[in-house]
Amino acid sequence: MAATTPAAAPAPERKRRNAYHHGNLRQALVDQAVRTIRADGVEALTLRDVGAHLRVSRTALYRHFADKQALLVAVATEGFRTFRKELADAWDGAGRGREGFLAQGRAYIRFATENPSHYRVMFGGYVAKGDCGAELAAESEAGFRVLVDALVELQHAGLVRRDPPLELAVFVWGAVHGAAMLAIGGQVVRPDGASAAAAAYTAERVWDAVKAPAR
Amino acid sequence: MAATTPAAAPAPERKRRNAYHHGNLRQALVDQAVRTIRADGVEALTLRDVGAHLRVSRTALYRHFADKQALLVAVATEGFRTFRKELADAWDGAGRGREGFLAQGRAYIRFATENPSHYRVMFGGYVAKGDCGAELAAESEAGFRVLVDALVELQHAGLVRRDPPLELAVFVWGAVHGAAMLAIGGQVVRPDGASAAAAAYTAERVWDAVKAPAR
DNA sequence: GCCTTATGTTGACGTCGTTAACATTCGAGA
DNA sequence: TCTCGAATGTTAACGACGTCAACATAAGGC
Repeated sequence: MAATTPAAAPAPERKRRNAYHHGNLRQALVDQAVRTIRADGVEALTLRDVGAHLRVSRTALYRHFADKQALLVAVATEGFRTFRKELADAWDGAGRGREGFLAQGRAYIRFATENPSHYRVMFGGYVAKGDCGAELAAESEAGFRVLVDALVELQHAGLVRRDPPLELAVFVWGAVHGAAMLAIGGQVVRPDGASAAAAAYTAERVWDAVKAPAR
Repeated sequence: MAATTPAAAPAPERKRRNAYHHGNLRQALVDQAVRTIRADGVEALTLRDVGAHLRVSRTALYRHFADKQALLVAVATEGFRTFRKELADAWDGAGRGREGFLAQGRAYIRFATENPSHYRVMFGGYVAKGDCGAELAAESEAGFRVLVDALVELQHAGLVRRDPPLELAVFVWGAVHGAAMLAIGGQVVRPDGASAAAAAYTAERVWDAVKAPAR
């Protein structure tokens, strides 16, 4: 199942209290934005369209978000939440060793290929650096920390070279991030179903890059 | 010197034949677009603004480009041209061995950090996959080929593992691409001047990932 | 029950990319 | 050299977009 699918697409106004007040418009706006982004990409996201799908005026959004940018930040934040969960699950579920590391890498690329537009909102520079808000920064940071912690643990087990963990983590992140971007960017054409194998290959190469050198 | 700086920014209408016809508007449009993108980013690029800077009406552009997208494609194509040249120079200039490979990796990341907005136009998904036109596809392909050829040569020298070169090249490209994106995306904060060292570190890790395993 | 506040709507503005209709200049062929 | 089609540039306008100001309606504590 795709990672960031909002819960109830077909019946978004279930909890509407009456014809005027919506009840939980903020979350509904984020969900609808995610839906549109999934279907047609970020550049197709329109505040007017979001409003129309929710049977709400085009400016109702401004009671919950400062501007369009803020809506995108919320989308990215939600993406980072499920993203981090999938990484942590892969790491824990595969034994927190070499296999866990490989599983985490595959999970990363799988998330990106299954949620390409969403991934692009998170990493494509649509949300500016500085003004992104504390919540997104925290959530993004937490995802990165999953990787750093895993590397430190692998270092302690003697499996990964003893470079500064942050430097190591930035490299690993960059490597899978780049593979993910290429995979979803159309830059690399791949037969259907081959993306999982490519992800596995990437993870193995990254492992070779960071594993402790033979003594 | 920055890679993609157009030649004559201060005197763009040198060759203007008269007040009406410009003479070489197409190239001037691309140059001005590059200038704006460098200064303020892609999202700040406006056809009206491009025209104004060139003392030309806002729709003159449509005699040379189908739409804004086509202008961006031209920008990306020009970027790919100098990009490939820098990669090839680095590879040739450093001995076409392990050192050449590392130099190529550093040159890649240097190009991105020195031309961040331009790099984003090339790889950030602003130019769609299918409709990009044959010229951009060829230029992008040529850049990739520099890397593939280098890897094949290194394989023949016994320095790089004998995996399928394309698979290998996609991994390498993705790894440096990801490092470049993180470096220019503000996702990773770095003290000034540390980016060169980080690029060198990335290149070394990638080398460890692809070098021939010890027998 | 009233009144403050939160929430949603309507109307409007300025900017954007794009198109259509028109103007000017270039250059090849007589 | 003159002419006329083709290339190139301009003006006016349109619809879509994000956003703001003014107004309408509902919710909930006193």
